[in-house]
This record gives sequence, structure tokens and C-alpha cells, in this order.
Amino acid sequence: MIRRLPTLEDVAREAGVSRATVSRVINGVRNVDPAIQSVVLEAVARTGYAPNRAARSLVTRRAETIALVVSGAGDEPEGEQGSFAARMLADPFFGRVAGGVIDFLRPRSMHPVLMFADSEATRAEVVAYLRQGSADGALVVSTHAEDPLPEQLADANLHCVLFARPARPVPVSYVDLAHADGGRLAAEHLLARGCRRLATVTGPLDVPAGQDRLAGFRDALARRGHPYIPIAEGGFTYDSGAAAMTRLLAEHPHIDGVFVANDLMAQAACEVLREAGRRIPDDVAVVGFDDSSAALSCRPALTTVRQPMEDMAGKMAQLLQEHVEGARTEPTSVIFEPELVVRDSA
Amino acid sequence: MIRRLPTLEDVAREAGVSRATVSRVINGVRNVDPAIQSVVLEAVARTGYAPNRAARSLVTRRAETIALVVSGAGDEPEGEQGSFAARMLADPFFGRVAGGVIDFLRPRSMHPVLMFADSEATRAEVVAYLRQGSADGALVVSTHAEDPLPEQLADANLHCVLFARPARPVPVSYVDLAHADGGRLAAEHLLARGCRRLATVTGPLDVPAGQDRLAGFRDALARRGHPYIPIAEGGFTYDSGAAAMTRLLAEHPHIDGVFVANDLMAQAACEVLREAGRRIPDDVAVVGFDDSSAALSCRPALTTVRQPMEDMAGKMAQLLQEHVEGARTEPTSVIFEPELVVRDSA
DNA sequence: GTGAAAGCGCTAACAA
DNA sequence: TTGTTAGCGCTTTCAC
Repeated sequence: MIRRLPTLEDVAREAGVSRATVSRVINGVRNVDPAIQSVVLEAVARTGYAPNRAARSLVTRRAETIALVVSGAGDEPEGEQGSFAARMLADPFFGRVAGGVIDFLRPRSMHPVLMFADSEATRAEVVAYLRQGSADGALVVSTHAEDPLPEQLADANLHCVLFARPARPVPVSYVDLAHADGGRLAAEHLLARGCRRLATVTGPLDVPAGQDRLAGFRDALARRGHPYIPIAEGGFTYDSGAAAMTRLLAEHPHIDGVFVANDLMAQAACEVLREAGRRIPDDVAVVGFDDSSAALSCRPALTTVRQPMEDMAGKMAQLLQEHVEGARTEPTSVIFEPELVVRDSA
Repeated sequence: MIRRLPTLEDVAREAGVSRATVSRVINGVRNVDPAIQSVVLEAVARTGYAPNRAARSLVTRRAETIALVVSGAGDEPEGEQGSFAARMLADPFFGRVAGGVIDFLRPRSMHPVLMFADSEATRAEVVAYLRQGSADGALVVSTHAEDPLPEQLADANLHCVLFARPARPVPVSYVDLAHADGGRLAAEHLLARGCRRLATVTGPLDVPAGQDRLAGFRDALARRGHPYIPIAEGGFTYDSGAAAMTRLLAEHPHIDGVFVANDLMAQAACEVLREAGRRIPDDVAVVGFDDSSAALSCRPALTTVRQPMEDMAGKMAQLLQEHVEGARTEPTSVIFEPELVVRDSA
């Protein structure tokens, strides 16, 4: 019995063949005599051999690992709210994206490395991590508009795929949603149920998702004879949603329908409306966006524009894999369609 | 200009020294002439050198990576609820643990690999992953009592640290909470605010956390002259909490205080109570457990027993690091104390 | 304080 | 179909 972990060499000796043959069996290369193959397999079992990943990576130049990185601004106050990582982990949006990525990766026996970057230093770490070959590529989710990470990765010639179109054009692949169509869906639903004094709590207006949802909403309304709609800008967080709804209500107490640009803010809006004595949906109808877990935990259950995030995340992972394998060389984009989910709030 | 990525060799040539010297500078080994050191550093900058992780791991026998694995039963119905990974990511409990781990790791420039295992096959993958040296050890969070993973890891001589004591003894380190003390805190608070007809929604009674929280609660009550307390068993999920509270209310309509073994179920319980026309805390006081994000999103805000999960998770990561580095060889356990957080529900 | 040289365990040409 | 051999890029004795 040898003390150190068994190596290819040990298995080869045990099976009475060469290292190369064992390697072929392990890696499922065809051209191997079935008889020899089973002899090798037995030797593997007997020795309890497990291929050393570092050694393999060194020669294949593949880490067989991808990074899932969330990149933020780094200008937010730390403290009570918890760390950036903790905040992101608590966000139902991130959960669905991560879940989608993992479900794509798992059947392929791959597991993502989780990275959170909210400063130049941590972003540099992400770049370094990939440059060292610790991961073959990155899936990046940005939390704010001018995130420099995508460009840094592109400049370093590293593989990456983004969730959502970057605010400034960067030559990398991304998946995204037809946000404007989602805004339209919300507008039409509110109109159809008879609302006439509409308003909206928007997302941050410096990111495409925020802009496009608003544009689609306004657009559909304008076509139906509603040229002006009061708006209040939010930041996609619960608190910002509550604040925005409060402002809206103060300035326009008679609104009977509101489109809120994501579910977390919509949940906050419902809370504010309820505390202001408004019944939902009777007095004010509320439509959210995302169909995240917040939509279900909201009372009443939220009517919302569903973003198929798991599918989007899976696609994102698939695109990255294609880039890594060289099956795809040019950046591409895949845009998904939103869908209205009608529940109780509108 | 060379096409391939720069290697130590390239930097050495550029700096006019040997590979060994460059390696020393990169790794911050002392015995290096300051002058040479800066020459090397310049050469590194000029070439844009980044050490290859696989090559380093091959010789150091360290992956400098740890796995964060969530191990579940695999007997739960897939489907509407989403995949195991998605469900865990949506759970505020997991979010805090992961956040704590990440915040410990980040200053050390380490990033966890996220793995979800809910079947024998996926558990075997976790073991294989570690045996290949892809990660130096595992942090494991089990979602059910008889999780075989800890034992499998221990048998394979792999480093691991658990979150919570395993149901059956396994020779591995773990961090845990003094759950019984938490139950006691809840009992005393409820009694102190004048509740006299108490009941409890427990966690699953086949896991230590479920048992101990109940035991502590009962114990404190028994000491104060309340020998019998109605209970309803839940499974730590929202739905199971709602079901348990419904049963409790049907059988004991006059309860005026309830201890619910985690916040997610407590949130569900509040919902059930509210729909049954009970005011919280006036008619029924509710105390939760964990102080997860559910405690804050609950209406009214939940009075709860706080589990310092971030600290626990950080400690878990620290213990693992000590094991990996060989600074600690014997399994150990660290038990944290819970703390009552008084909000509006009790 | 620095360099030469020996591997770490594996894959992939290339030969046989 | 199988074996031989040459590295992949790095750390680490061991001399000097």
C-alpha cells in the first residue's frame, strides 16, 4: 500500500499497461481494446484513483471552471445593510440567475466559483483570477450602469458573457430581456382593467433595463391617448421603492394604477399603499416586474411581468461555454420575451 | 512579442535572473536582494505576467479553493418549486451563511465553489471533486438529518467543517448554535409579556436544531409551571409553517403566544393568524427564530431569536482553513449563543 | 542571496 | 491499438 494518492502511473502498473492507455480510458477516448479497458477500470477501482485536476489543467489549459461574478458600484454605504455579497445573496433576482446558471452547469459536472466585486481592487482580482487560468471565463451580472468590469475583461481577452446589455457598448456577448415589451404588457393590462390615472415607479434611469421598461410603458400609453404619466425613480431596492411610491402618492393621490419596475419595489409600493389606506387592486392596481419570489410573498400576490431568468442564465452559461470551447468567436446577444403573469394585485 | 501568455521563464529572461528568483519575489519569500526584487517586479509589470494556477497547484498540492456545499435529501418533489439549487438560493438562511463565508474568504483572496448535492450521485461528485484536488476542503450545510455526506467526506479523509451538529456523530469539526438557549429566550419573553396559553410550531424533529429549540422552550416553560404545550411540527419551509399554524389554531383557538422555530415559518404563521382575524401581537404574540431577512419583511416585524449566522459561517471557514493548513488536526466544535431581538410581533 | 535541476501528474504527439 | 516521450509552468531542495 502506497501512502501518497494513487497516480496514473500507479494505475498503469497495477493494470500492466502504459500511462497513456490509462489516460485514454479515463478520458473515454475510443481506440481502446475493450478487454484492456475493463482491466484498467478494475485497476482504477482497486487503487481508488482520482485524476489530479491541476496536472490535467496544466496540460489542457482548461480550468473546467467558470466564475459567476456580481459586480457592483462600491459606493454604497457598508454597515447595517451587510456586505455587498450578503445583500446580493438576499436579492431574489440574483438567486434566480444563480439557480439558472447552476442548473445548466450541474449536468455537465461543473460548478461555478462565486465572486463579488464592488471596488476597483476586487474587480482587478476577478481579472487576475481569470488571467491565472483559475477559471475559463466569467458570467457577469452588473448591478449598476457604468460597471467597468465587462470592458476590463474584454480588454484582457478573457471570455465573458453578461446578463443584460451594458450601458456603453462593449464587444462581449450578453443575454437580455425585451424590457420595452414588458413595459407595454404592463400598460395594456392596466388599461384593460379600467385604470385611467396611471403612474410608474421606474428603475434607475441610467441603466438600460430601467430606461427600456419605462419607455415601453410610456409608449404603449401614448398610443392609447395618455401622453403624460407621473413617474418616480427608484433603485430596484425595497427601500427605494417605498420612497418612490410615497412621493408618487403625495403628489398624485388619485392614481388608480401603478407600474413598478421590479417586484421588490412593487412589494414596497403595496406596503406603502396599504398603509395609506388604499385597497389593492380595488383602489390602486399594481403591476410589478420580474416575477421574483417577492411577487409571491407580496400581499396581495403580485401581477407582474415575468422575466425568464433561469432560461436567460442558462443561455448565458451556454454562450460562455461556446466561447471557451472556441465554438463561437464573435460576440452575440440573445433577447428573451417577457410574459404577463396575472395574480391579485392588478 | 511572444504570442503565448508570459511564464516565469519569460519574466526571468526579461529581468536577467533565474526562474527561482522570480518565483521568490512573486511569493514574497524574504531572502531577496531589494535591488533585484524591484528589477523583477518591473519585469513582471512589463510582461504582464500572471502566475499559472494549475502549475502552482501541481507542486504545492493546494487548490487554494474551498467548496461551499449544500446537501439535501433528494426526496423532495422537483417541479414547480424549482430546482434544489434555486430553492436554497431563495432561502434567507442560506444567503446569510454564504455571505458570512464569502466575507471571511474575500480578504484572503479566496472564492468559494458553490455546489448543491441532493442525491447520491451529486454527493459522489462532491467527494470526487475534492479527491481530485479541485478544492482543499468543503464547508457543508445539510438540509436534513441523516445526510450521509459528512461521513462520506470523513471516510475519504477530506477536510470539511459542518454548519450544525450532525444527527449521528461524525468525527468532523462543526459550528453550531446553543439552540436550547434560544428556545428558553423565546419562552421567557413570551411569559414576560403576559402570555399564558402558549404553543409552538417546531422545526423537523429529526434534526438537532428542531429538537433542541423545542427542548429549550419546553424546559423553560416547565420550570415556570407550564407542563404541557401544544406543538405542531413543521419543516422549516414557508408552506410547512402555514400548515402547522393552521393545525395549531384549529385545535387550540385560544392560544395567545406562539414560538415558531424559524422566521420563514413564523412569517407564514403570522399570515395564517392574520387571515384568521387575530391581531399580532395583541391577540397572539409570535416569536421566530434566526433573525433572517424574513423577520424584517414579515408584518408586523418579527420578534425573534437571533442566530449570528455570519459569524458562525466565518468561523466555519476559519476552522476549515486551519484544518487545510494542518494547524488543526483534531475535530472541534464551536457553539455560539443566540440573542433575543425584540421587534413588533411579541 | 542566487541559480541549476528535479520533479509535481497529466495529456498528446509521434512511433511502433 | 498501444507505448514512448516530451513537455505544461511552477516550487523547492540543494549547491554555490
